Amino acid sequence: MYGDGVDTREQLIESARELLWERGYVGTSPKAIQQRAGAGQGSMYHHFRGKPDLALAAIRRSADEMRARAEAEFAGTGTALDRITAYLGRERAALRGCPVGRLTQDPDVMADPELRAPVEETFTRVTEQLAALVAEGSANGELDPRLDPVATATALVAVLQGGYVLARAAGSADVYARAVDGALGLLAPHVRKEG
Amino acid sequence: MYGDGVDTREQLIESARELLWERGYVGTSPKAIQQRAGAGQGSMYHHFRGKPDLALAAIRRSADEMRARAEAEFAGTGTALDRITAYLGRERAALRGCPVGRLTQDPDVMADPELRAPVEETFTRVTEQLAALVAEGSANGELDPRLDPVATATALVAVLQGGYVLARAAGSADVYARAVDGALGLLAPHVRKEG
DNA sequence: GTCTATAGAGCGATAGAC
DNA sequence: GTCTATCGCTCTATAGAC
Repeated sequence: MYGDGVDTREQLIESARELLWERGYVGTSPKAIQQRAGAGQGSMYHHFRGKPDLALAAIRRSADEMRARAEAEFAGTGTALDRITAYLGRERAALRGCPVGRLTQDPDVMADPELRAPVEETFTRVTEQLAALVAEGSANGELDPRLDPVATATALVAVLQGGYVLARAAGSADVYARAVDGALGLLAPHVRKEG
Repeated sequence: MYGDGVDTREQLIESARELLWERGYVGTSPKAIQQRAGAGQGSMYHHFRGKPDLALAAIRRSADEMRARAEAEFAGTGTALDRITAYLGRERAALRGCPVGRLTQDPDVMADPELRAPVEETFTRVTEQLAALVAEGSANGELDPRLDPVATATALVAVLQGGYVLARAAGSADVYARAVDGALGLLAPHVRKEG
């Protein structure tokens, strides 16, 4: 009685997320979202005030998802370095890019404070929490104590975001993996890689 | 006799470069380019076959410019580490993002092999040359010899590209500077920063 | 070489029937 | 809640005068 099983509103948000990821805000039309969702014009404008309103719901969900996943890894088991390594080394769809970082290149998203807020907050928090882990690793002797935790964490998050860029430029996910390897090599040169 | 002083074709390319940088390919219309260039519809379609053709000229120029600048810095004076540091630390318009890396997020650019080629080649060559500098620094004792040159160079280029992303997300160029600082700290922990 | 006029398609949104 | 019809606008491109 609550919802029809397959909720139309839900389908619209998920379709918007996919298209925002693939084509960005400017490249995504309401019509394209409706078609992917299997919904009509009327449905979309019943559930949402317009394109920005639907995009906001989609962006918030993607941002929340990204943050939650990072936080789970940061709070996992193992030493600080273990958890940093797990976060950096997690498998990602390199050629698709980051669904949140991508929005940073969308002029209309950045121009709208409401659309932009989830993006800003996500990266701020992930960086902060990673910095705390770097500080922990420095304190317990796993990492070089001369490292600045915040600057180091910022660089590490940047490697991931830049890794997506380079992978897409090269048309190869290998480049993303190489960037991560390079970052891990810089962070923990004393840890030998297998192979 | 060759050209009218202010060349219309030239104005169109430069206007396209600016708009591609600010709004991307999908977000840039031929009309907008014409208006910024102070040229009419007819002029643009006289000098170029259409939007993709003009974009190709603009993308090639931006890519060449980026490569030339990096190569000049790589070939500069000082030790390998000096030149790496100069390249990483060069002042960049962090909030504007990278005019070449940006194109990586444009589905229509990535889908067209001709438009995409200059982007791919630029990052490939910059990374290769930076890797050679890392190898040189490892060999002469400036850098940890355990570093993998290619992976390290990839990570460093990724820090720059990701730094743009994080700076735009935060709305602050400081974040870009922080990412670069973090990368330099990882690369050369023995070098103390002033401050 | 540049202009204006025009075209067909898609954009984002609204109206009103059901 | 969802549908179809319609709106005014912009998109990218072509035609043809000057």
